[in-house]
Order: sequence, then C-alpha cells, then structure tokens
Amino acid sequence: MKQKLESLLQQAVTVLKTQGILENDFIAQINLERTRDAQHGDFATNLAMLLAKPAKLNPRQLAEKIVAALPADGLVTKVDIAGPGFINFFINPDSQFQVVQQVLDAGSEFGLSNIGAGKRVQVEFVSANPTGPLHVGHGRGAAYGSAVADLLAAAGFQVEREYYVNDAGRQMDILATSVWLRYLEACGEVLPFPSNGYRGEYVRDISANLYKKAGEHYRRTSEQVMADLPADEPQGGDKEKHIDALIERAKSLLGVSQYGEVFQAGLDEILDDIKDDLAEFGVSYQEWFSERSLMDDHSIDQALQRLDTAGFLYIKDGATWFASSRLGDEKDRVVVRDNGQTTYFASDIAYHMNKLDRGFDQIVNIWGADHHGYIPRVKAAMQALGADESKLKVLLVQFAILYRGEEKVQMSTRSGEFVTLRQLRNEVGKDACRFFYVMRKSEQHMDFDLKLATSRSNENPVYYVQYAHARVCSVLRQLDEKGRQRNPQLGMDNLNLLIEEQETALLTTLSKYPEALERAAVNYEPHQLIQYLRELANQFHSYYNAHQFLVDDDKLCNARINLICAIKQVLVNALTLLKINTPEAM
RNA sequence: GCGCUUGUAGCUCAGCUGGAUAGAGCAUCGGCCUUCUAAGCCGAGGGUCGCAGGUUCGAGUCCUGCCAAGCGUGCCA
Repeated sequence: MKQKLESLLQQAVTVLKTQGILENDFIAQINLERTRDAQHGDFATNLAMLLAKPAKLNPRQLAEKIVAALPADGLVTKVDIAGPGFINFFINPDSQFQVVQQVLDAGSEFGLSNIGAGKRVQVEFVSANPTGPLHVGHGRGAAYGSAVADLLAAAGFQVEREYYVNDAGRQMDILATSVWLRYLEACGEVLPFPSNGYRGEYVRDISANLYKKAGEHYRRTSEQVMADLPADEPQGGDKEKHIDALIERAKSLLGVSQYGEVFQAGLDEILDDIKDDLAEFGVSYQEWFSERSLMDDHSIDQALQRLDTAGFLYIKDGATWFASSRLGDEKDRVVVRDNGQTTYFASDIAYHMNKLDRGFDQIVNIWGADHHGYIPRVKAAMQALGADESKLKVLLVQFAILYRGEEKVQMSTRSGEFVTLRQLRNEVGKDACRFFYVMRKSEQHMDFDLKLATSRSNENPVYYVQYAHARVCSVLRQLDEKGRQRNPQLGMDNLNLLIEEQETALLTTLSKYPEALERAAVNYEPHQLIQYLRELANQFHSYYNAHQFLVDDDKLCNARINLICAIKQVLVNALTLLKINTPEAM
C-alpha cells in the first residue's frame, strides 16, 4: 500500500520534470508517512515543502501541481492539501479490509520481508569472559542481541550469531589459579586466598568437582605455594603483583600439562554453564569462537604481520605499538608487551580480520557501553588491514543500574556479589525478563528495580500483551462451547460490516505490522516492536470491552472472528520472534 | 582536562530519522463485571522537552556553547 503510493508520487515528480518545473537530473526523496490524526487522511507527504526551493515555488502552489500530476488510482479516494503544504491521502475504505485476508493467508510469515536480500550479516553478542556465571548486565546484551539477530533474519538477512570466548589471557589465569587454590583447600591445605582472586561460590563448586574426579593429583603443600611470594594488599603489598606471582607459582609447581588441565576444568565448567543459561533464555548461537584458537593457528601473528607490512607497527620502550592515531584513534596502542605477550587488542585485531575473511557483508558487534572507547581502535585496525570499516557496526548496550527497592546493588564478578541472570530468570520468568530487557532503547541507561521486576505482579507489561492473546483464544473456546462453527469464508465476504471505530483502528494497526517490523530491524531497535505490540494489545482490549464478538448475526460474528484471528496471528508472530510465550489461557 | 552516551509528566520510558494540538505505563482521583477472563476498559488532572543561542516555512529531533549524570581515557580483559 505504501509502496504503491510512493510510486504514484514518483510518477508525479517525473511529470513535473517534463513540465520543466524541476530539473531533469533532480532526485526526489519521497517521504511518506502515516498520519497521526485521522483528519489528515491515512498517509501524508511533505514532498511539496521539500521541493519548494528547487522548484522556486511556494509549497502550497507546488502541492497543487503535484496533485494535478498524480495518476488516478482506485486505492486513493481523496487527496488534500493541508497546513503549510502537506499532501494528505485518503485510502479507499474497502481496501483496508484486505489485510485480514493477507494476515490469515500468510500466517506465521506475515510481516516478513526481503529487504535484507540474503546479505550475510554476523551478529556477535554477550561474549562475556568465561570467568563466572552471566549476571543481569549480560542478560540485557543477550536479550537485545538475540532480538536484533532475529529481527534481521525476519527482514531477509542471512544471520549468523556468534559468541567470542575470551579463553586466553590474564583473567583466565586468575580463574585457573583461583580454582586450584580452592582445590588445595578441599584437599585440606590451609592458605590465604588472594584478594584479587575470584571469590565466588561457583569456584568452590568447580574445585570440589575437580577433587572428586582427580583426587589429590594436583595437590601441593601450602608451604610450596606460599614460599617467597610478594605480599598481598591486606598485608601492605600490591594485589596485582601478588596474584601474578601466584599464577607463576601455579604454573611452575603444576607444570604445563597439569596447569592446563586445571585451567581447562574451570573453563569447561563455566562455559557449559553459560551455554545452558543462554539456551534456557532462548538464545542460540551458530558459533562459539575461541580466542585461544587465534593463537594456536597463528592468526595473531599473521594479523600483526599485515599491519607491519602496511607500515603501522613500530617499537618503543620494548613494546610493539600499532599507530592507530593515524587512523582516528586518540593514541597509539600496544599490541605486543615488553614481556613478549600479545595484548587482548592484538587478539581482537586478528578476530576482526578473521570475520572479514569469512566474507560477511555486515558485521554487528554488541558491546557493553563501557567498551565504547574501544571502537575507534578496532575501526582503525580494520582500515589498516585494508578493509572497509563501514562494514562494522558497533551497538552499545548500557548496563542496567540495579536497585533493590531504594538501595543500589553493587556488582563485581570478582567479589562474588552479583545477581546472576539465572537468578533473575528463576524469579521473574523468561518472558518478563526478555520483554523487560528489550522494552527500552539499548543505549538508554535503565533503572532495574529487582523488587519490582521480581514482584510477579501485573506491573510487568508482558502480561498485558499475552493477555490479549489469551483472550482471543478464550473467545474461540467460547464459540466452540456454544456449539457454533466458524465460517471463515462467510466472514471474509462480510468484512465490510466492520465499521466500528475500534475495528477501523485495528485494521490500520494490523496493516502497519510489516512496516513496524522492518523499521525495528533496520534500526536495530527491538523496542519498536514492543511499542507496536502494546498498541495492538491496547486497541484489542478496548475493542473487547466495547463490543461483543459472538453475536447472533452469523455474518458479523464471522467477520469479527476473522479480525481477531488476524490479531492473534500478529501477536503470535511478534512474540515468537522475541522468544516470548503466547499462553492460550491466563 | 579530553572523548562517548544520556537529560521529555511525580516515577519508568516512547516519540516512526525535521512535520500538523509532545504520547504511553505506573502512581493519584472518578466511573464500568447477572453479558466472550476486571492481569481488562472509559474519563480527569499532571509538561518552560536540562539551560541559552543558531539553522528554516517548521526544532523534543540538526549545529554551537554552557549545566548535570553515567562510562571511558592501562604494556587489564
């Protein structure tokens, strides 16, 4: 319907060109939108106001010429010029009923589009370090990322979802060492736990499992472990130096292979937990990409070599630097430390090179907003590798600020005091979680009151939308209980009986669904779909209260049933896409 | 200090990429269940869109400068 009007306008512009009102090479951007007020018709365009200047006419005069040049079409019953020069279109009322048939014919495919044209897009999201369970901050990234991926898929993109596993680096060594120390405690050794270690209860669980499986295979005495270590922070030392020395001690006492086993035990258990957690949350991935694999297959070396060949590497203070400031970053960045180890950033350069090599048309990274300073250096790296940096789109998710009632909840993985995603899901339920997370724009700071979210009361707006679906189901059950049969064809033949204002509004809203879905997808804004759902549910509830569906008149009854079945279908389509359930009774 | 993000009703947030009289939910107040589920509906009050300029037919939306909050500014990840 919208495309049809746009093409009519485009034809009118062509006519104006032949009349010499517009330059021949002028390219007009058609801007057609839904009107907010029914008095202004169904669609409006500001075309005349935009073209007033190049046409050297005032907007209202130009609008008249455009309207005159507009080809006649059965779809449009009236065209008005209003206000400063808006052109308002009134759609033939008969055509608005078509949407019911369209929805019911298309079923679960109603709303899908092909604007993505099969282009390959990769969406990388969550990618939390496997040093502990996911917390509620990761939950927002998970809900948002999977919604973005699913929206893009609905818009015709070929989507691949990926989780980047940071299974290398210092944080993982700290985890492995923490697991080992708790394991030694389980063996009966008495020794202080480092202030910078991972103190969470889950570390003890991993250690207990390790002890069960391996017995005292990895046991060393506390004297061996603690001999000549630099002091920890509570003893007046430096906690970073202390933990680094402990890591080295673990490696030397255990040897490469045993240390690797302890390390792997921690990694495997945490990663399995994360995978289960996300699966239960309705989030799935095609690929779990290991950072360590980039080292094992020398991708990092290759990436650095390419940067070097391109002339972007230099050595200073014993370290190797990437001259990212030449490509828009605020300063240069170290890629190889003076101790010979590559940095996390070096891994990330190799990782993005790998993504580019896989031939995606578009790469979407979803990061916590605290990583925003990282964007310029990654884009700089892509440019230095000779890639088109506009292929990379970084979307930021603000961390929710947690409150428990009035009190702010502190979050730190290290201290072990955090609310996990699993806890939240258990308390609020998956549906409310997903709805709540995705309800707001991702870059918006959001206050998340756990008391409110876990109160399982009607304040969770997800119930409002689900209730609309349950009510339609209930009506259909009632129909059956009364011993009446649906007659869809009779309903279709009598859709023109749907003349109540609620019915007209609902028909319009149904026809907007494909546009809403498309807009949510191309803008990476799932909250727009939520907005749409709330509007649709609201109009349905109003309709429900204002009119009886199961009326004696068979024609009217079936027409109304067809309408509410179409509503039900759209609710199912959108909620299913968001991985939210559609209960038939509540 | 510099950079990024945010600032809209008492609270939490939308506002369709610059359009017509700025909208929801919660909270407050007043109505609606002998009729398909009241987790619902109808109505009322509530606004200097952080502040000040600018751009134009038109600005919550764009540009500049302030103010405030969050984050970033590691040879951590």
